[in-house]
Amino acid sequence: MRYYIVDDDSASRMMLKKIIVDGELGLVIGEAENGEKSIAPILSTLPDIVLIDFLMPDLDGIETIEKLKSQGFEGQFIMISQIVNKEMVGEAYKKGIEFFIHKPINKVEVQTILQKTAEQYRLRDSLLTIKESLASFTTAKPALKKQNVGEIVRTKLSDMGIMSEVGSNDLKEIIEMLVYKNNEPNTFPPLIDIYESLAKRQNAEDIKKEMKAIEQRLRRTILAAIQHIATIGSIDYTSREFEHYAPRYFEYQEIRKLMIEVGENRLNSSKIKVNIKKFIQVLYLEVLESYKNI
Amino acid sequence: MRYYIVDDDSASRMMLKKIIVDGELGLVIGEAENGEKSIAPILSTLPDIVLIDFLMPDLDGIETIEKLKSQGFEGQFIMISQIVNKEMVGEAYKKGIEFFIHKPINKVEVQTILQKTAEQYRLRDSLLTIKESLASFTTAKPALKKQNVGEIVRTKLSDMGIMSEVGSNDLKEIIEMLVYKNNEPNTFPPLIDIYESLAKRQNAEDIKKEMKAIEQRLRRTILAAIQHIATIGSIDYTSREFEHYAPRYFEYQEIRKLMIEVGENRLNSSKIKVNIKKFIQVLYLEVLESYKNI
DNA sequence: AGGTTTGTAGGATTTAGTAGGATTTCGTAA
DNA sequence: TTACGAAATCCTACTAAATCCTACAAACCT
Repeated sequence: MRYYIVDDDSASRMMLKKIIVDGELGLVIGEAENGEKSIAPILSTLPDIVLIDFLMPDLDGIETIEKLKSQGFEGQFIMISQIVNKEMVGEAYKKGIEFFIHKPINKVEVQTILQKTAEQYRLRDSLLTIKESLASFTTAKPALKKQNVGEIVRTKLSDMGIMSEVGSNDLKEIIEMLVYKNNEPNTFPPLIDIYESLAKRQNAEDIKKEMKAIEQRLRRTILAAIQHIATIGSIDYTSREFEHYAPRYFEYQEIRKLMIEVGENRLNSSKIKVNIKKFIQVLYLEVLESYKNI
Repeated sequence: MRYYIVDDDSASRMMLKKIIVDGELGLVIGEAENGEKSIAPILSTLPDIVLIDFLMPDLDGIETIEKLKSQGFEGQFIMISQIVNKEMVGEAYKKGIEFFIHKPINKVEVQTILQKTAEQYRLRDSLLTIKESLASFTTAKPALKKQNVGEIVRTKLSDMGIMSEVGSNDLKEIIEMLVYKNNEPNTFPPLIDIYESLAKRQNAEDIKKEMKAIEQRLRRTILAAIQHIATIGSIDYTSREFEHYAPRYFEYQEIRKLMIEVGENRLNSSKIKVNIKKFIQVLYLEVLESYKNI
């Protein structure tokens, strides 16, 4: 389970985190000190469960939940607060929270409730999977496991052996931005615009410098992918990865050139052309395709 | 659902009853004003869910639950009380109650929680049925066992044939540290920082020396992994281990170089590049992926 | 003792960011 | 169709920091 904590009291956040880690209940993938600051990261990381305080400056718990739901967030909420007014507890339940825990925090209580919520989540998920595979059994269409955009991208990058390259995270974020924000899937914005919005999203101080850095990271990452795919091809050009990625993502001449060089054991001799645009565009289209089919 | 209510306050009993009837949540099959008087009827009518007050004369809520469980009653308990002392809430959860609801009673809250409990009950039941019907034709059941981070790492390291290397323990500890402490899963700290925190964690006397030692242990361990995977590959490059680990964890060119050498039976001739960073980063991301599904 | 593994130390190489420039692309006009 | 120019895209080169490597010493087996 992946948790996100929203609470203006840092001591509470610490305690909750400790309870989750100690109880091996899952991962805390982020935290924020008020509703306003939590919106963007929650929408981009999509935690399974959000632990949220009721009383917070700027945006209170209920408003935050409303906002997240209106943006399509489907995770579960557990509210943790010291409210005594029972009307508000009722309100919170009406908004669809899973449970309301009263402060002060009690370790056993929180652990039990989180375990229960997680169990419920898994139970529902299992039943859903069964239901879907039964449905696809009748329509003869293979059932796909649901994934978010980040996961789809990561799978592909991992196939290309560049999961750990610095630029991989840039690629992931770029595709996320494109999938979530690009209204017309048939158009593709210029790379400069993409670099610029990514730089802004990363809160870079000097946007221009960051754009340059992004470009170089991407170039080097994609170059690594080319070399990797070419090496795969020189061992076994019938492999799934080679057949899929080599012709789609890269300039085929470049791959061929590299394969010949690899075969003759002379490395990094000639220069290779890196087509960043083609790579990102293909990646985007493929991700979009499999995302839509979910 | 069949409910039984135990509460010394008749007004509370009335309200709960009304909530259950109004919300069409099920049937109230009996009630009692204290623990003592409830034991016999509960054991004879076996309700699915018992709503029980904490503070009651004669026999309090927790004692009643203990007594019923010791007599073999397997229904679920929901405690409803106006207790403020959080220790007692913890105690109640330890005794195995499903939920603790704070008085005064709020209609929406009680309804939501009863619905949830009922849903959980039905979900478990459905899954149990499915599992049993599946068991009739699957002999060996895979038993999706809950794993902790250490176990996931160990599985992968043993796939790569380096379980007994000295550096394996370092690897395990590094991944544990990263999974539990890294707040932003998208970023990856520099290796130097990782070495440093690991050295500190191991209470080394001379941190700098220990960092150097860690680095060498890791290098040698990963080199062993490369050689192991290359050997597998030179025998059968379609094997599961080779296909998975070779392209993701290592520089594929290096694997290729080694495979050719192994094939020609000339050993340890050329030097192999060891990419520690890539290895750890991929290991971390993969562990994270499988851990969050817990 | 003889061989193997582990630790130590310093140096070599690679990588990521930065900046400027070269090349390619694409619409438009000749 | 060809030529042109601006914009977009791609490439090279440099530096500091991170990462990787070699080689020898020490410790640990048998």
